[in-house]
Amino acid sequence: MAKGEVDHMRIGELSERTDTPRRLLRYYEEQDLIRPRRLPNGYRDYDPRLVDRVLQIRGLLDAGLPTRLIRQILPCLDQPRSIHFPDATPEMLALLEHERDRMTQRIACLSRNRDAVSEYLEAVRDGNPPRE
Amino acid sequence: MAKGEVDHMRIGELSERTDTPRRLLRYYEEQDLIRPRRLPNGYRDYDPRLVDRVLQIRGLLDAGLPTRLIRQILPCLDQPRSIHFPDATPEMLALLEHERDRMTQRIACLSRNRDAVSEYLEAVRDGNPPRE
DNA sequence: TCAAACCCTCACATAGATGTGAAGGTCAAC
DNA sequence: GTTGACCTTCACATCTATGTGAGGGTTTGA
Repeated sequence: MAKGEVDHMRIGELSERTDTPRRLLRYYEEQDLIRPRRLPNGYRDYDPRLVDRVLQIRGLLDAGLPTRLIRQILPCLDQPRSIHFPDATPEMLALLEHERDRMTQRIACLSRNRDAVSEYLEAVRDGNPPRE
Repeated sequence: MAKGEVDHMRIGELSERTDTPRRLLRYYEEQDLIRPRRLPNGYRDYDPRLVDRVLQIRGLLDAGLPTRLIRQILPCLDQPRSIHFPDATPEMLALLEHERDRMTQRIACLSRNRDAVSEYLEAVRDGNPPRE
């Protein structure tokens, strides 16, 4: 515990903290979703902020977004947003708008279906009371 | 055009109406998501209500649900809901509740990220006005 | 009767996310 | 110094949703 660069972690700890197999952490790196540093011995060295980032990646993957798109939208999520738009080409912006709209569609579809499931469950609870 | 069973369609028409490859319509049948009748010559014969069903299936697949789960929740979506809960075992209900919760999580995750993308786009629009 | 446009089944291929394990280097503790 | 728990890369396997096409039957209309 010195003053400067404390608090980093290796792959095992990140894996535990995010409940994500090491294999996938390496895969996300290969897909350019995260860019860990390397220690002098070659071990990956993760900034603790990557915990949230990995959870976000997993959530998006779970929601059906492919890594290619996640790669595009991740820069939108960086904390000091003002710093990070170096080269926002019109094509990139159009792509982001399109993806935002598709996300809205997914949300609508999921909401509709989730509500239908909820209604179904309520109907069963009401019209089909447990026999105990 | 007789009196009784009009309005059915073969795979080509359903494919066009739902913008879904024939291959996938057969796949959804194989996965037991839809059950078309068969004409005497062996051709599949689809009820027009399957148009909506197929669109729903595609939406859910696109939202990251595997066919196995879609198969579970589809019965919840049938129109005369009161008719269709023949054997709602407690295990099935628990599974449905669990999946409903996971859908809620997905919705939350997607919403968060979509909002972040929106904010990013607005920030770019404001702080980075187009040079024309 | 022939062609075009449908339909069928079967089967192999692909792409993306993930599982699994081999072969081997590093490091801390005993 | 040896062991055990880490880490590395590489590579092959798996599962799911898809693409693609071969080989062949049916229906309709010229």
